[in-house]
Amino acid sequence: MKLIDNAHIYNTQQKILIAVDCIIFGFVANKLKLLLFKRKIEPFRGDWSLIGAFIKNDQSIDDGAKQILFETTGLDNIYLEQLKTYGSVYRDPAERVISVTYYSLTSVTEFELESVEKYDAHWFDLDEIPELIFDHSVMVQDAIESLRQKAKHQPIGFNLLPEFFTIPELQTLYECIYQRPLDTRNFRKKILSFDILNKSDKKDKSGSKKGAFLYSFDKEKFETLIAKGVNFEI
Amino acid sequence: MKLIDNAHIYNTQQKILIAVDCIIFGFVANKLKLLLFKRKIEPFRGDWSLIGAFIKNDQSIDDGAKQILFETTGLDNIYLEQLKTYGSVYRDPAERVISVTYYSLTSVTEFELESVEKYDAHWFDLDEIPELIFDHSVMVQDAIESLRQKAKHQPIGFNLLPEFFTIPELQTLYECIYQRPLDTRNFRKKILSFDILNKSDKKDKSGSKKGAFLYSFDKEKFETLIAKGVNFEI
DNA sequence: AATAATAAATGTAAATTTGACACTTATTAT
DNA sequence: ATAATAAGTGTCAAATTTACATTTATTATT
Repeated sequence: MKLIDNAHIYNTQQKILIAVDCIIFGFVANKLKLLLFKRKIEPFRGDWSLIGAFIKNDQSIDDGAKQILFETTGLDNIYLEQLKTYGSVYRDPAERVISVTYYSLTSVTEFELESVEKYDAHWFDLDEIPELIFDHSVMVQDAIESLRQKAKHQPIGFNLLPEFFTIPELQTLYECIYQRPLDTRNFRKKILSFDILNKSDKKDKSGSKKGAFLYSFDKEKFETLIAKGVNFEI
Repeated sequence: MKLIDNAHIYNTQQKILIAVDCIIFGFVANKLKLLLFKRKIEPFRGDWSLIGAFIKNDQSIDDGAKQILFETTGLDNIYLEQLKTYGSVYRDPAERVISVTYYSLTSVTEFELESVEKYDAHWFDLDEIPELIFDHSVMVQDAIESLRQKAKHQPIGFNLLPEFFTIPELQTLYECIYQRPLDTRNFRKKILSFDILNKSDKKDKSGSKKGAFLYSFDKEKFETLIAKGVNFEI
């Protein structure tokens, strides 16, 4: 057993660039989608990639992720969580770049679905993701896997829906995430049994003549539930 | 919505150092422990800290973590997993350092428990962790939380035990991780129901006169179980 | 050789949760 | 008035989880 002495390294390390890359999931037209961009700089200008940027000198990596997300989507106060850091030596052939990925979950309106096209961005279905630059395809696959795992035990799904949503919408979202159909009665029974949703007296009639009641997620109720030690699992 | 142009940043970023820090968990004398080191370099020489190092120019961060772990514990082929990256601007007051944490799980023999002392290292009980440098205390708390979460659904616990272990040992480990007692009969029933352990014909008689049969974890059986879609949860 | 001591190993029944399954209801358009 | 549409609802069987106490194998002691 030998303890290395860091001192000689402290001042001899090469310049390494730190980037953040955001994996932006959205739920549009009852489908899970991923937002990708046409790269604007060399190398690989014009290829599809995640949106990312180098972090600034006076900026934490969390803040860097927030900023790039705000600048590309206009969205503030969005769900954002660090995922994993990628640090192979030659992942960017030009320079040594270490990339910290974040994923963000957002609800997307039809308007936003179209407006991104003007900025060389596009929402892709999860099963139609094109080839991406560098190791971005790996990042995306890791993120999808992580989303599927987390959705089971954390209430992250609600970030993909607007403030008010219907139970059938919520069910469709979980069916997209898990890629399997769920029973209507059992799903409704389970989600309502947690008592973490507030039912409004309004209905969304876009999907049927009868209309479905709108609900909202109650974060405080959720947190007291967790504090009680209840195992949240959908 | 505005897309930033990275080009001007590509060559103006300051020098940022990349470190890896390892959160080393061990299971000794039926207790969960954490391995900490007396820091050998300024700033904060002599204070307790995680073991870490800057990564080298030609080394991936994964390899950097492996190397520092090997050099400090002599252990190769040890369970190591990336946890989270810490990137506040002033987390190291001396320079801008971004740290990628890894946690490693290892089984510790009594011999190793004592021998580390010679190297200014010490195994601490999880509830007796001293104040640590920089943001290492936060890292440790995050790692403990992560360990508790992962243990529920991934077979990481076996990394904290030697190749052959008894069911009572395994139960004690899970009791340490979850910090609550488990029922002997139910625990045994559940763990054996997965059929991922191989029973040997040897007994460990150190804990009782009767002796407890030794088992080993069968990774292949575990993987076929997961492939079948079974929900592994302890 | 019998006995005491110790922790390992085992089974069952009640309670809870999950999973499968089909009809009624509210509303709009014809 | 009727047809059409998706929302909303209940029950029963099966599986899982939980709570709980005794027997067993072995060693040390007398």
